[in-house]
Amino acid sequence: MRKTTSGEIDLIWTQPPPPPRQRALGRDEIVTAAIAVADESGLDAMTMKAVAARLGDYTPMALYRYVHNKDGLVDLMLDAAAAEIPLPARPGPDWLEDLRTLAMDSRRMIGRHPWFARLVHTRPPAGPHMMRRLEFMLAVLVRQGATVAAAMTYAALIDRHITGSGLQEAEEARIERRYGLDDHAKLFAALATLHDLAAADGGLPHLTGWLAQPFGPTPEEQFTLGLGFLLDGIAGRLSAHASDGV
Amino acid sequence: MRKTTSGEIDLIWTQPPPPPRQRALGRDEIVTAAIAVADESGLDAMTMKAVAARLGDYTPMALYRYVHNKDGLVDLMLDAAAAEIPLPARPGPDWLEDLRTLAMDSRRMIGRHPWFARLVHTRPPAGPHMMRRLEFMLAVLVRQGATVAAAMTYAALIDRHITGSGLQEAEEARIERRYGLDDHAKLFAALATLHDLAAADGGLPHLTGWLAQPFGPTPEEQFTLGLGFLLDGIAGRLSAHASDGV
DNA sequence: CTGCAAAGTTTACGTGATATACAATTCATA
DNA sequence: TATGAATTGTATATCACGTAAACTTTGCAG
Repeated sequence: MRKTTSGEIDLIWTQPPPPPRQRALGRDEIVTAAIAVADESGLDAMTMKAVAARLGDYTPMALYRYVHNKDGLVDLMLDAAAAEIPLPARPGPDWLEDLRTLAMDSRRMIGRHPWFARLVHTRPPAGPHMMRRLEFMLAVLVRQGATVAAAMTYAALIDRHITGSGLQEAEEARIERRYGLDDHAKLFAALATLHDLAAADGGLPHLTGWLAQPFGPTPEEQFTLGLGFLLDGIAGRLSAHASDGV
Repeated sequence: MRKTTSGEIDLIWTQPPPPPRQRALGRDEIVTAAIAVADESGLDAMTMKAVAARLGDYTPMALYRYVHNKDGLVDLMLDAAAAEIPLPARPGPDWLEDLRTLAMDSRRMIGRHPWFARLVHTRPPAGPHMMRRLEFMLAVLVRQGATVAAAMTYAALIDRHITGSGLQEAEEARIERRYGLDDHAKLFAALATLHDLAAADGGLPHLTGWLAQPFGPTPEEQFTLGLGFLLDGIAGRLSAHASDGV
């Protein structure tokens, strides 16, 4: 950055020799840094300044030569995240297993990058890795007899479930973080507040009861359950059509 | 507002008598105005300034006496929107119909207030109307034999589907708006760009094919389909448990 | 009337994105 | 190896937001 805070005296001797900035910045480095910042500190902390700082001694403006604007950077982040989802080269023998595995892997990626779920709905899925992933789902479904249009619908349903889960879990994590990650006590207090609110209403017996003992299936179990419902439904449709054709 | 742009001379005579601001602002008026702004111009346009302006001749700071801060205003907006969803006093005879109707009504509300889906995941559902709506779903499900914990899970699955649909449709609408709402030509061009991108990859036959003829079920049909899958799955679970008990 | 509480406004500050102009560095080439 | 052009990064400035603090205006109660 080497910015001289106006007013300070900046003798050469007070500064160690600047590290020889050998090969320049690049898109990949910037995207990686942005992802790291967003992972660690949340989307709101991912400012151009924070990303630049993470890359070393840079000003925010240094990034603009490589990424047009922040929106472009976000596009790149999304596709980089999508690239982390392992993708078989071709559909395997068990199509349900293909879809289930893809869904679980996608979910894991979102677990690593919670911001993904919040950003993916703000732009078309035009990145190459996003497209390849969608193509895989389409291929799997079409091979089972779905039209491409139907396959798009089914894929959208599954993805909706994945990102919806991600959003919800990210929210819970953020709330936990905000009310003090140090201690379960704070979190408990927040739940108690909700409980009292519900109890005060008087007409919310079930909700109040649950808030008093807020336990149930783990998020992963909930996810798997919902995924199963959707896959069952899709399978039903496909077999119905298949027998139609016979 | 009556702000004097610094430098201008502001003789009383140059200004018409200010409209006699009789009964003050209030939370409800502010929330209504905020919702109107967000509905018409999108979430990003919903700034404190825009809301104040919509209410008449006010400065942004005028709102702060009533809503603490913008986040509080958002909380109020969410619950006001939730209040628009009609809610039967008690579960009816057909529990599936109850859930389906609630889901469709919720979906319609989100259609009117697309920002809802984007905001609802950023905070706990602590508003009274949100809570009452959730309580209704729980009541319906518990009455069918679900535990409260299971009912929470099922309700979350349904809501995820509702807001997920809302997000996706809002995105499509926003894209259409951004690339010129005037004309189908612009939208078509955007799709053509996507199509070319996909075609350029070479390995995306299904996606490319669909982009060449991007038709399929309407969003509403997609929604109903997915909702059906989920309700079928839930019904299956409930009846399985019921027969367990026998 | 008078004086105080409530309602609104002014001003100011911090942060963020980003346009524009500039400086420094690197590299190719003569 | 010298030199000028291209590349890379910085400085500076602007604009929009949210919001704190202090101030002014308004309207009603005594």
